[in-house]
Amino acid sequence: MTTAKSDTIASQISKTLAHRIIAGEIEAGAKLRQDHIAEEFGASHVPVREAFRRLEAQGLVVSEPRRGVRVAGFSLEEVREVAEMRAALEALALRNAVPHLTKAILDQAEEANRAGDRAGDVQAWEDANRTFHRIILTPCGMPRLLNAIDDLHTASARFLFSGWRAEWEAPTDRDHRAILDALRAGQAEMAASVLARHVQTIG
Amino acid sequence: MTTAKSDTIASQISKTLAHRIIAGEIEAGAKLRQDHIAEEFGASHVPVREAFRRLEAQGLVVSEPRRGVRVAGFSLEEVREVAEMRAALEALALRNAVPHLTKAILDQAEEANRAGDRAGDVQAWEDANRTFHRIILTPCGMPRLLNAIDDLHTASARFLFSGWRAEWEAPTDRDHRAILDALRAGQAEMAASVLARHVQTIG
DNA sequence: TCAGCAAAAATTATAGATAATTAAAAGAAT
DNA sequence: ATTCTTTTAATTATCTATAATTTTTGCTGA
Repeated sequence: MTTAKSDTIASQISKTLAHRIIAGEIEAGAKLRQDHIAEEFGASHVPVREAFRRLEAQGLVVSEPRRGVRVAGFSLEEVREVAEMRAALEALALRNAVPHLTKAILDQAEEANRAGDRAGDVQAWEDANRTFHRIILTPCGMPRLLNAIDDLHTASARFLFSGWRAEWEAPTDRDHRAILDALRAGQAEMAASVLARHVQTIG
Repeated sequence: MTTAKSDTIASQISKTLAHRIIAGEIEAGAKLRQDHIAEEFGASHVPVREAFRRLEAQGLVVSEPRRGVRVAGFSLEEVREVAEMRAALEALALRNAVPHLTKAILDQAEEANRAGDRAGDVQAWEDANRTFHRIILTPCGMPRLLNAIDDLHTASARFLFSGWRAEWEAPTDRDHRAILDALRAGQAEMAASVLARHVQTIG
């Protein structure tokens, strides 16, 4: 994963930290010290602070005014909250995407779905899963909504990785198939409600 | 409006700028120069940059890597998008709040509603309006959801102020009343769907 | 032994200075 | 005149240094 070198340092740092938090490399509640991180990245702490603000916006860390930043916790409560938000917003996005869905797009989605079935580890499965959702939702053309969904998806992923790590095997995803079938049949509402339920079952 | 002096400078700046953007004092698309703003606040540009990151998260400005920050535009499209997101999320919040709603809370909400009817200008009405929504939604106990709603509400307010400024008079808010009635009658779903429709009619 | 206070260390937040990038302006060539 | 280049100015992003705050440590006294 080569980080685009045109990015600012702040953005590189925020991406790397986000990845670590999602992957569970830094445990929930752990303090993040700006100087230590700055040193690790060979940077000063100014871009680190900016990275913190972004992570805060994504809900991956919480920041208290002069007391530093720590990795956001995720209790069952919080995971459920994220799942419910995702369900509501993804259903909304899908309803708005439906008029713009073409056969080509649905075929792409199906391919992503197959990639998920073939996946050998959690990471690969999650990538395929996210791709699937993105493909069918992006055509809604609502950037703010898509951003919000993306952040929620990230939070979900965190949970996903924490849970199974070791004993994992690819679950053939019936829900995805059902959503595709409904979309192909032009049953938008059906697709949206399956999607909503599907997202919630994660929590 | 005395800004709490315990806040960091960055947070004070972000609040002030947010207020200006919402009030329409800075027009959509206008560039925000960090040095100029820093000078105005008698601060260095470091906290200004952090403020920018927060405003970015709220969707009030958009930032391009080395090309600065500008006030986010809000076309009809974008306003509609915000309205739909609010509808989805506020309905969700209300459904989760219902089990925790007490008569005392509903009375508070009614009072906020009356304050809105009495309001003499847009600002006062908007304050009351926001209070009303907050009172009935906060009991859901989902902090992330409430944050997201708050940001969306802010974006809506921006639209509100831009539109009417001059010719404005307090609309007695039937929807709010209908929501309260439904809640008092224990009809949660009814309340949620009225709320959703209510929020969307803004767009 | 433990609570409470004082000093020291660590950490956050901000300032001031520098490097790197982009936007603007001026001039040259068609 | 208009487009393209070159130079200049403005602006963003970063670094180093300093001030302010919080946390930790170590001591004192009950």
